[in-house]
Order: sequence, then C-alpha cells, then structure tokens
Amino acid sequence: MRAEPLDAETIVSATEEVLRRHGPDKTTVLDVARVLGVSHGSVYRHFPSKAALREAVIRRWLDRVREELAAAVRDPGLTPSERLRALLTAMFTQKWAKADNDPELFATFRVLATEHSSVSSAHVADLLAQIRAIVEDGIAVGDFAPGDPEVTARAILDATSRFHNPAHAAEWRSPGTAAEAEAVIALILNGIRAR
Amino acid sequence: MRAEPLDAETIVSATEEVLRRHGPDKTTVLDVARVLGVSHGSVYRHFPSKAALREAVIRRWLDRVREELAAAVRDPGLTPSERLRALLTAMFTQKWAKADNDPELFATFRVLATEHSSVSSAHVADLLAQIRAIVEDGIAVGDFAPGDPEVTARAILDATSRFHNPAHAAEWRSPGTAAEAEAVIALILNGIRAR
DNA sequence: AAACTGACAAAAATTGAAATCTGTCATCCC
DNA sequence: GGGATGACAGATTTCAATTTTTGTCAGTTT
Repeated sequence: MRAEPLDAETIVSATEEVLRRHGPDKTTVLDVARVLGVSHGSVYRHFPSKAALREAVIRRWLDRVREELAAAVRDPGLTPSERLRALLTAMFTQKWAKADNDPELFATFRVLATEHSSVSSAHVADLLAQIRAIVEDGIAVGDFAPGDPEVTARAILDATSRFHNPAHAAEWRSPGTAAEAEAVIALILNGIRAR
Repeated sequence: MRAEPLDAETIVSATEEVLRRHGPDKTTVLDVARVLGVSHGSVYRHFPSKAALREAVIRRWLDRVREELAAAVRDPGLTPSERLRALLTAMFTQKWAKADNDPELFATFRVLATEHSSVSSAHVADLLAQIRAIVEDGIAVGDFAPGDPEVTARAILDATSRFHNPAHAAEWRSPGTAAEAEAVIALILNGIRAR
C-alpha cells in the first residue's frame, strides 16, 4: 500500500537502488516491487518487461553523465584547442572517478550498457556531436586544419577510446594513465592544428 | 603408446588442437593426453600445471603473431612515416583477419591472453619497441618533431587501441572500421610530423 | 634409469530436482 | 473506471548430490 500514486520515475529510482545493492544478476522485479511496497504486477503496469525497466535505468544514468559533462565544459572564452582539451579531460576524469569510487556499481552499469547497446550508441552520438561542434568552430576560426569535421570528430573519439571506453576500465587503475592520456591529447591537438 | 618420445612442443600442439575444437572452458588435460595417446600423468612430466600448459600455448601464439608482423613490415627504403603507417596497418589487418576468419578461436586466445596477462604485457612491450624504433628514426632524420620516443610510441599505441586491442573485436565487424582507422592514422602522422 | 602409468585425494564442474522469477490476466478495491 | 492485486504457466535460477578433473606419486615398463 502506498500513499502517493506509483509512477515510472519512482520505479526507476527503486530499480537503481536495488541494482546498487544486489548487482545486475540478482536484481529481480520482485525485489523492486518489495522496495516500493507494491505487488510486482504494478511494476508491469508501467514497464512492459524487465528489459524495458533496465533500459530506463541506463538511459537515465547516461543522461546524468551527459549533464555532468556539459556542466564541466560550460566555460566561456576558451580557444577551440582549450575547449577540446577540457572536454576530453572532463570525459576521462569523470569516468575514471566513477570507476574508482564504486567499481561494482560501475560494473553494473557496464552490464546494462552492453545489454541495451542502442542507448549506448545514442550516448556516443551525443559525445561525437559535442566534439564535432568544437572542431567546426576551430576550423572556422582558422585554428584547426580544414577537413571533414564529422570524420575528425570520430577520429578524436576513436583515438581516445583507451581512456573513456568502459571496456578499458581495468587499465585505468594503472598509475601512468593520466600521463598517457595527456600524451594522446597532445598528439591529437598537434594533429588537427592548422599549419 | 607412442613411437616417438613425448616432448613439450608436441604437447603444446595437441593442446592447441583441443582448444581449437572444444574451446577454453571444455579443454582438459585428460583431453590433451587422449589426443596424444598417453596418460595425463605424462603431460605433467613436461608441464607443472594446466595453467603452465595454457601459458605455453598463448606464448607460442603471440610469438607467431610477432613473426607475421615482422614479415609484413620487413620492407626496405621507406620513409619513417611510411614505415609507421605500414606497421599500424599490418597490426590492424592481421588482427581483423584472425577475428573475422575464426571468431571462436580468436575468442579462445583472448581468454588465454587475459588469463596470462604477463605474456600479453611482454607482447605489448615488443610492439612498443617496434614503434619506438621507427619514431627514433623519424626524429633523427628530421621528419618527426623532437620529443621522448618512449612517450610518443606509447601514445601511438594507445591512440590506436580501438583497432588492435582484442577488447574491441566486436566493433571491427562494422563496415566503417577501415576508414576510421585510416582517419586515426592520418591524425597521428600529422601529430608527430616536424613543423 | 628414464619415461610412462594409473590409483588416489582434493578441487572443480555438471546435473537435475526444487525453488524462484517473469509476464499475463481475471478479479478486486477505491 | 483507473489502478492495484495475486494466482498461475512457463522460463530461469539455485543448490546439493554426483561426476569429472587436477595434480601427486609409488610402482611398472622398456
């Protein structure tokens, strides 16, 4: 029995909590319903399946990640080079911090992200668009060498995979990581600079 | 009963065959002994443990990979830029072909490589040394901008992870991969070129 | 005597019966 | 009537009993 009427948002929050506590393998719809104090049938009124519920969780999580990233880069009066460096650095440190602070939660979200690859793809497309905007700007201003901004943005994202793709999370604990990331950023900035 | 005396090399070959047929999870020392027509005790005369046997397999596999790569790049009279491009391209196409031709075998060796990370690390160190040699040459000749060759070599390997690290094997099937690799190579070559 | 075998204990994997979970829906409650 | 419930069938997971495998070594074979 609940005072408030049950809504999708509340269910997603409860699911996140159960995932945090029990991990992706041991999280059941019954557990979620128990946390909410309702029957599991009620959960199925708002989500057609367990998979849809999990997808809603990963979607919200990636939305938050995007928001955090936007906030970190929302800084005026930087050159395109500086903005690109800031964006990449923010992307890395954000992920590294999450993976380091709560490895199990990070692993959980990695499972969900793999499970719902279309949501992850959309997230990647968003990152790509942000990089592309900076690249277009840099070319327009004459700081960056001319070229297809879409291709360049993709190349930048690909070249930095080692530092932001969760598949590499285990390597991030190695102490040289920050210096290696710095070297790759320097290489990239040199590579796109106008001559 | 066997005519020839049993040696380590023969055992490793038999293990490779069993791994190829049954995969890493279902490969037992008993299976290997059966293929050889000996008792499993004989296998333990040559290898102290199942882990050591598997390590010998992955070590030999990576040795072959290194040999193939060396053969692909053993080409005289190229500029450092051309040699670097050739090395990277060879690294990519070699791995892509293996992953594409026999995905299950590739997955098997991925398991072994993860299991025996020190062997993989040595392989990476070897690749790094090859890149470094080219970078040093390029700096000496004046084609590449001055800098620490060790750091630069590492940055090049890191920046191309997406195209050679087996953790990304699933992405290699996507049709745009070759073009994306080409864009990253172009970015890198631009980045290290002397101004 | 050098190489191999196979019995053995401890560890790990497999199996299958029982318990739990997913998703549906007829029914109930406000 | 809109929202919630819980019984139910089929799918999936769990857990303990059983089988298989690993690694050793005393004894056998050549």
